Amino acid sequence: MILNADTVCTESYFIRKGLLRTYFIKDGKEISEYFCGIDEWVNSPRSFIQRKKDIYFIDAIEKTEAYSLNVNDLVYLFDNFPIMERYSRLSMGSFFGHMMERITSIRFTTAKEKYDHFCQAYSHIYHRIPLGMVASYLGIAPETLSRIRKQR
Amino acid sequence: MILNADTVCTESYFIRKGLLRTYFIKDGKEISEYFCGIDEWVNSPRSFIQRKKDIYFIDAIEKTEAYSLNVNDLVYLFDNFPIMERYSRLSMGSFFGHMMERITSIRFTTAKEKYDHFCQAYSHIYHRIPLGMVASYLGIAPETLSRIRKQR
DNA sequence: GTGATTTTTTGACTTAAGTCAATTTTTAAG
DNA sequence: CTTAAAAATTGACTTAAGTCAAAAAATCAC
Repeated sequence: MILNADTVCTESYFIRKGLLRTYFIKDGKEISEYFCGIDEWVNSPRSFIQRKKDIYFIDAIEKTEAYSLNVNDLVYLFDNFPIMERYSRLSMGSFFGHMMERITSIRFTTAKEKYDHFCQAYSHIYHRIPLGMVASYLGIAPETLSRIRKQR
Repeated sequence: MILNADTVCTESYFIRKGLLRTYFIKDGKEISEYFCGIDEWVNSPRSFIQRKKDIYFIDAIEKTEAYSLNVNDLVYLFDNFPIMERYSRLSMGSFFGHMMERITSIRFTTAKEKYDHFCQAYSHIYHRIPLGMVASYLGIAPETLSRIRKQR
């Protein structure tokens, strides 16, 4: 486990190797929020940015190696290199776009379309993620996902 | 119409009075993305931040008055007052949280729960929005929403 | 105000996906 | 390797919500 939800997220990780998952607990079940593979950043966004607890856990699904950037060091960069703050702001703009697309993808699609969309969005790693975790990510029952996979 | 999707969003509006809706077109139908009332900011986030076209339209649902902030003027503020860039970055952090919650709310709830959640989140304006627009916002059929409203 | 158009409501029917339970397969532990 | 535990699959059944069509209500244009 990389991050427990009862802790403030003070590190942002850049994955060198392996696979991580962010999730939270709802009605006693783990609900996947997103997955991260090689060359991607992972943290608990609201916790990291606002330095307060949030509901998200981060776990390694595979043996993983990652660089770690402490929030204080990042703030140092922001303080001393204004371009960093601008870069961060622009990156968030594109991240918004992805989230808005995800919202759309969730709202108006069948379970099969959700899974297809997932396989595209996570084309490099989707086959390494256990079925149950994918199902909770998509908000569908694991049985349903199993049936979708069967018919292809 | 405040913003057409074939145009880059160069203004961010702060609503003085009235009601606006952001939406996009999918399969020939208007799908509501969000609603904004008094004392709220509205723009097309990715378009505004990255100065490129996006899919969102913005319309007034009621006769509306709003202040307008041009993106160039905002950049002037960013350039001359570093605190502004930081403020913007932190605000986005909290906005992320709201979007993540909305994703959760969409993934694991019945149509009725979605509507209840909507009425809470938009408690100040929900009663002024036509049924069809609410239905497309929630990703449910207008007939379903009509039936949900009936049984309360 | 009157007629036309759009929106909402209602009913009947269909379907996608959930639930529950049992079985099989996979993974982990000793 | 063997056993135990967890995860995935399969089948039978249920249900929430979608679709289609028609009627009623609300809105708009003249």
